[in-house]
Amino acid sequence: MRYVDVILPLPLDGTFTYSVPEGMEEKVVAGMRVLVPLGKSKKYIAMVADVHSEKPDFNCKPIEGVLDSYPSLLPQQYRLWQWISDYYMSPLGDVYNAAMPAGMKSTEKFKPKMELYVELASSYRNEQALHVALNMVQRALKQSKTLTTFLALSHWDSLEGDTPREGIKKVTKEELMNEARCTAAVVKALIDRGILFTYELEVGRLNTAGESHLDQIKPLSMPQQDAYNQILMQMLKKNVVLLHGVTSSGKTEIYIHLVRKAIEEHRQVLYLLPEIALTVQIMERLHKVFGDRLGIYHSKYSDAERVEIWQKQLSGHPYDVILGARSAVFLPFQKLGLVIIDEEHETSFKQQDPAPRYHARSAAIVLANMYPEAKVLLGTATPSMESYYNARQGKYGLVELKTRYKDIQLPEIQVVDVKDLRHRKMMTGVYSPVLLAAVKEALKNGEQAILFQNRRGFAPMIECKVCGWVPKCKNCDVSLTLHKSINLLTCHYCGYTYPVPTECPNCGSTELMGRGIGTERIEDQISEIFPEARIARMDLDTTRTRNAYERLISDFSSGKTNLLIGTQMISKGLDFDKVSVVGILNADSMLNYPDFRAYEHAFMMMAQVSGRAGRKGKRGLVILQTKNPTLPIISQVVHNDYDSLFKGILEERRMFHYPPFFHLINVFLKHKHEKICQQASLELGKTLRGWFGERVLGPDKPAVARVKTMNIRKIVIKLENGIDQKKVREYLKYAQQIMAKDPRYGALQIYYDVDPM
DNA sequence: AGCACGCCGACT
DNA sequence: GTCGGCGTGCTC
Repeated sequence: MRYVDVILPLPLDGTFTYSVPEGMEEKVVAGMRVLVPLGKSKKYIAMVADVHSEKPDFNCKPIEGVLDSYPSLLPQQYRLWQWISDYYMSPLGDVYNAAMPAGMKSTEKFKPKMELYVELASSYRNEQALHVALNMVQRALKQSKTLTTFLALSHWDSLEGDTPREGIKKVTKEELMNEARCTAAVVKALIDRGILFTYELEVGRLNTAGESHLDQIKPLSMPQQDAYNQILMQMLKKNVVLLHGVTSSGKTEIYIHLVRKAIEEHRQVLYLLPEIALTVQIMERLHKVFGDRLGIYHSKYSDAERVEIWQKQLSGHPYDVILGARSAVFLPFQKLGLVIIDEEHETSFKQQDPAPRYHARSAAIVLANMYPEAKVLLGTATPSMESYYNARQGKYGLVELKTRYKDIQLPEIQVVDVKDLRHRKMMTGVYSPVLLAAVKEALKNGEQAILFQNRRGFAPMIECKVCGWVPKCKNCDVSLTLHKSINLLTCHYCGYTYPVPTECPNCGSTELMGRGIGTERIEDQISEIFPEARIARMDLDTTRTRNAYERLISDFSSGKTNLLIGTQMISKGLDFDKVSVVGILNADSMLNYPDFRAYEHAFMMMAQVSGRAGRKGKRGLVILQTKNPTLPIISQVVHNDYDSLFKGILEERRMFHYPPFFHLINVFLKHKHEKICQQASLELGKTLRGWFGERVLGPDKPAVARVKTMNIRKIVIKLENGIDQKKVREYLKYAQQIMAKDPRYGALQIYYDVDPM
């Protein structure tokens, strides 16, 4: 008897064993999907991890079917799943769920996309009959025109006599209606007369319209060529190379040359970008060069499209290049040769909430190691502390590119002391005179301006002016955010919405005021100050859909709008060439975080945003508003002095036991009742401290200690480099088992965030 | 995750 | 007396 160990798409660790009925034994191998029953009535599509003959000591059910004729999961992909599950302490079932498009795991059969075609009825497929048909519709003008259009489109009109179907082009109903400028009713009339009929054909969802004319790859400038050569040299010795290139140094062009080289060597490329930087701009640029060898894979693509890309990667004609967001690391690659991780410092490469909480950069490096000679290139203007440290230590290769492309100068950064100006009563709201003057000047000259406001810490709330009451979510421990456009209060954690109260439930006062400055409010104020400006706002609320996001960018690119107000998402990978002024409204909001990465993030954010300013022939201007102009970080931003920032932060990190000298693991405990949660966390903390001593911090209440009516506690573990992390994870799992057995802690959830951001 | 099983409050 | 609330535990 044969058995299969399978992974279920459920948050369960480990595998389940099923027997393989006779007749199916030959058909099933590891990596295939099988249909299995679970419990009384459910069925799941499970992934076969192993096939063997060991009879388990429990009654196992038989599998009900094999869904693949060849594996959907290659051995390298499965090894990546195992690594992620192990390193990030996430159930394998969660990894399966995150990795595969839903369409490959759902019992409803994947529905192929169909298209409706029209065709000439067989009885009219000769010259004489056609004349009869044309006579029939002679007096119906639209039908007559539609029929002749059809004959032209399908090339029936150029054929003589009773011809076979060769040379006939398939025509879709839509195509015909467009071409003949007629409605569906006209086509239907022709069908009803028996002249035409329709049929359905399956079509791919992928954009297969191969570019007929591909753009030539631009030659590299001298500094770019130099960096390119250095990267190749470094890759002879190191598997991972960090490219540290200032903003607008033309890193993308270097990537394109590296991709071309990999393709010439018949190897595939995975090109990862943070979700937010995956704009039409970059997609079009790569598409122009690589045409239909390029596949795009990210969350705004429909699931059906993702299924098709997955299957294409398994086929005999896979894409050579995949451009995608973090989940693209899970795609099957048959012969991966190069991984490019652009904007490698971006923390969004780390998946935050549902498990698996994996970092795509680490996962991609692990993945590359599974293919012979595959290399990884990390690119950024502001390296993460971890990567820069690894490069300095010699673990990664390091290539620096300090010249901006085509001599575009780095912008001039002017620091404005908001505190002083406020004392002298010279501020208009949150805007300094310098900023307003610079924006005015830019608009007057037909140039563009960007105003940047970090959203975090500045959520617009409502507050009672009399008693200070602030509306809070009933499920979560957070104050509610005001969304003026829909006039609702919403909770950013559970999504629950509330009507905006007209009076304070605490004291009855009707003086409820908005507090804090969000982008929405800035938009209001700025449109009053500059009524002539064409303002666009870009933040989470205005970019819900792929189209909205793309429209905002293309409108600003084309000059349809000229003043862009936005959160951090405006800082990512967008190249606008008419922006002469960038205003950073409040640098301090980024620095006042109880987070060890606050300074690093603030620097990166400001450096990236500043990089949007300036264009060929004119130096850009950045107005940086802060209450603390003397802080070292401000001068580091002004001088783009990454090295001194790095040194300063590194010293702190070493002293306070943070990455890159220490690895962090956050342990979270969740329970409905606060008391139980508290008690359990104290006990787990005590157990862990007994093993790991001073490496254990907490438990503490996290910043948001209650989410969706569940109470949360957090324990932080700091592990010095060189410690046996595998052992540590085993101990953690053991402690979790002990807690799970304790009857006092029923329904207690424990989960982890390894290398948290 | 879902779903069955099971043990306590307000109802025909 | 029962219907149904959700808390607990299992699924090969």
